[in-house]
Amino acid sequence: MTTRPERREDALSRERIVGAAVELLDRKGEGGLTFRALAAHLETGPGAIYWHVANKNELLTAATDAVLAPAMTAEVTGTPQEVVRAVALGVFDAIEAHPWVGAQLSADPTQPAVLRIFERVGQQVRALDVPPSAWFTAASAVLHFVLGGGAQNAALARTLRDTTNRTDYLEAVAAAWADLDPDEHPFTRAVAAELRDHDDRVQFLDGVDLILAGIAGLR
Amino acid sequence: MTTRPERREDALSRERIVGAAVELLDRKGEGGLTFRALAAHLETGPGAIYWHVANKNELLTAATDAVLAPAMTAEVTGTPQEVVRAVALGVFDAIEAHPWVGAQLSADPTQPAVLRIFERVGQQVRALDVPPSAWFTAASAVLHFVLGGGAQNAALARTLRDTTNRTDYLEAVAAAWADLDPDEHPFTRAVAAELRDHDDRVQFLDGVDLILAGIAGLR
DNA sequence: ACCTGAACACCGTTCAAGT
DNA sequence: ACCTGAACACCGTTCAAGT
Repeated sequence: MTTRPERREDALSRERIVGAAVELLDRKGEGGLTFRALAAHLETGPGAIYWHVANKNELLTAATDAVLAPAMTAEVTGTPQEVVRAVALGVFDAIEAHPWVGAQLSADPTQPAVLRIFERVGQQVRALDVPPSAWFTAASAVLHFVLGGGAQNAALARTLRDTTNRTDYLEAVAAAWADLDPDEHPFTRAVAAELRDHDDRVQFLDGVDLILAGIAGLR
Repeated sequence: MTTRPERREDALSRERIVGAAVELLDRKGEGGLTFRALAAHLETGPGAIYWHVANKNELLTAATDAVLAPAMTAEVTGTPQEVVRAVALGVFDAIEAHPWVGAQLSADPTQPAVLRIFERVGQQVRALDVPPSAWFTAASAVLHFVLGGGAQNAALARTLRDTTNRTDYLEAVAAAWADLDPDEHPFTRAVAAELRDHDDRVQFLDGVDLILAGIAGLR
């Protein structure tokens, strides 16, 4: 029997690198992830990272999956509708906690994190007695809504993080909307007041329900 | 009466800069828009651009609106459902013609191009006899789906542009899906065959119809 | 008022050289 | 096998100086 060499505590590894990347992204935003900053944080040179990770894109993809995987593998029980709501909310919350995930999920439809969401949603679509010919469309519709809504919310969250007062900012946007040309933007004007005190989370879930209602009609 | 100074044909202006930016983005992709490349194209120094445009972000926002505005101001007649479909398709086609628009629309919910889409969709929601309390949710749902689906499609289009053969690439992804672990990804596996010969455009419109069906249920 | 272009403070990525 | 860090080829943005 051979003894394995003692692994240094602080040895570099893909996991440690990805973990540090997530930390950096969370603390400093998308602009904060730099091979130099990452290397400094891990106490190496920038070149060392390239031994474990091909490039920045791969690093971002891995960081996104690391952040999303827990929510997408959690066991949820309930009706298919309830599970879809839970999955959607899991994505929403992950994006709210890590705003950089919002843009990243929209950047590549073939990345593992997107596949996880698609799969979870698709399984529920199948459980809803949707005819097989509509499976793809139904699952894609939910996916697109979740990623689109998540990205919009993340962008807003990023702006809000830089703003001292959240209510003040939403107030300002609502005021701008209310000030729009009635001939050009009648709807947005009419809806401006609702922006002031709307709950993103509730509205997001209402949107999910809307699509679920549409899917129910496919039976 | 004073004579205005003769305006030089090649004088710099916001419009010329934005036009050149669109051209550069279309020809070279998101990475191709550089203040240096833009300046070279306009036969000036990079600093000159900053007299007309605050920064790169503002330039991207303006370029996005320039590309989307025509489709969003076009007159469309028909039922509210038909108009929503036309608007959604207008966004889809704009993104397909200018893939960089996909990511840009998801980057900032307050940008003018997004407001245009929201307004057009909202007006139709109102025409559909949706109760006022659901206006915001219904319009947002369509918006999120359109932006989410558009971004996904743009990302795919970007990958496909770098690939020699479109069918080969989709074939490869479909094969990868079909090879997934049946225990982890049963749905994606089951649906892999459909990816091979699905029509993005048709599927996108089917998704719009799904949401419209959900909205109809709000009455 | 508008343009010029050098300069500043950064980037991602590579690669010879080390251990 | 894995790490180091200097070097390459870039960026966005600023700003004194020009017209």
